Amino acid sequence: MTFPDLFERFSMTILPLGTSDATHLRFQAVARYASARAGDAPFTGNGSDQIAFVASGSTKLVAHASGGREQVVAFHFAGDLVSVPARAAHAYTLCALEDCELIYFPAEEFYKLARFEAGMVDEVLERVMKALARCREKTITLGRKNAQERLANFLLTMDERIGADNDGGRLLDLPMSRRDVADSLGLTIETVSRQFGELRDAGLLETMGRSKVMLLDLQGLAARAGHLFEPA
Amino acid sequence: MTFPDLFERFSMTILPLGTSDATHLRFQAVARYASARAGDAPFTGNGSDQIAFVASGSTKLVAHASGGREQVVAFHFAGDLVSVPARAAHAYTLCALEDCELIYFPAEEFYKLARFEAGMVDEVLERVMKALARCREKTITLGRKNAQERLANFLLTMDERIGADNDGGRLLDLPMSRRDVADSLGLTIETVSRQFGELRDAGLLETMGRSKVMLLDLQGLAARAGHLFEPA
DNA sequence: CCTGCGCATTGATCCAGGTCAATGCGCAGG
DNA sequence: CCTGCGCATTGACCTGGATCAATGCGCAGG
Repeated sequence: MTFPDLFERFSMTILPLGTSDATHLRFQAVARYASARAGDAPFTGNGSDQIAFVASGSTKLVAHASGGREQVVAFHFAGDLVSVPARAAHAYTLCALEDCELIYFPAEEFYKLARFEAGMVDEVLERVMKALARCREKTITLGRKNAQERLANFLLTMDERIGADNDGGRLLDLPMSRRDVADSLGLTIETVSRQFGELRDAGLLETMGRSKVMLLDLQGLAARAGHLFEPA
Repeated sequence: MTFPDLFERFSMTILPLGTSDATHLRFQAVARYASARAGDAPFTGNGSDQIAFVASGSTKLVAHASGGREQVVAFHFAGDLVSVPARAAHAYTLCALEDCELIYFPAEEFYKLARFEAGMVDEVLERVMKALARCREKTITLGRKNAQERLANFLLTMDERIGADNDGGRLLDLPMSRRDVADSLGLTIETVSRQFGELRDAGLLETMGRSKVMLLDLQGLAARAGHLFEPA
């Protein structure tokens, strides 16, 4: 897709209705474009924070710790806005899961422009609050849940974001590998695989090929997700 | 302290300079006040999201999972603004570590009023971004670090927030119990205690009484925190 | 200053999940 | 349709931290 098309998609999604042409142009002037093949890191934000808009495809935000350990902090899909921190105690990399196209900005410039337009900061605030809520939920998962609860939780969250109805169940087409899932849940690929096995044996899901998962029993999964107020 | 005093502290800290009297009054009209003894949950946000300002003392935001498991999502000190989510998949409780006083608002009302005043949403956005950054760092800690790295990390973060210089070291007076630390780091009190022991034996810190910790070697602690680019 | 309650420490054992090691199999490229 | 590479699965074993169990000790209340 061309830059104007992608920028159009950004402004439709993020800029409030009725945003002035002048503001549009100001954003367009500082916007950068990147397309990335699956597995690539489309840009480096080493020096300073960046704000990225996922125009198409999907990405993961990975944090790097010592010893080559990686933690997936979040996954993103088309239409999501991601704040990518500059290198600090841990380095963060935004990485493409599938081929994808991004519009991105130096965070400082982005916020400066956002202040111009009433409603724009609100939109951003709402999205950041959503990201915070997701991150808190992840904190609970990583701090206090066992492997099966983590996977059940993960599948339910993914269902909310990319699930589709499909005769009697919910179909997920996961763009991330088992390794990504493991790095997101603080587990190993082997443990993730074994838990998929257990949930399959329990009749809660079916796996079809590497990326497709059919959730057969959302209630059953919720019951195994360790939420409050679910049947033990 | 009286409500006007506390509200004054809120407006000094959160409302931008030059905020109109009218806005002050609008905030004051919807503000609620709570004081809590150590261990108490000062208010319930069961029905809807709440925004709390910690006027004095310190708090923890606790998430409850099934089986009585608790995860401390964040700690807060005087001057902090906390968003307390309504009951959902997990219930959240704001809980006083020391005696403390709070000003709080229903989140919806708070945001509605915030939009009135230029600069106010910016202030809130900045604080939410900071909270998100902290939560992401916690995600790395919980997902990919061992017990010792978690504790070293915790102590360094606390030092940034409440550390004080003290002949040749940094002195922490931790308002939270070992249980709180454990519930924050996804460990048990026993493991936290053992790791305090190891760091003490390594000459990196001294403990004095139950709450005081003297950090003797920040570099050494950072080296054991599992950060990127630290001496292995 | 004493005293006892409750948090913290220390020790012994267990086990969920990590690690190491094959083997299976989906899928892109021919 | 075939084929081989690389992800996924499965199995055997090991270990860091949980669990269970005393014991120590800081600190509030007398």
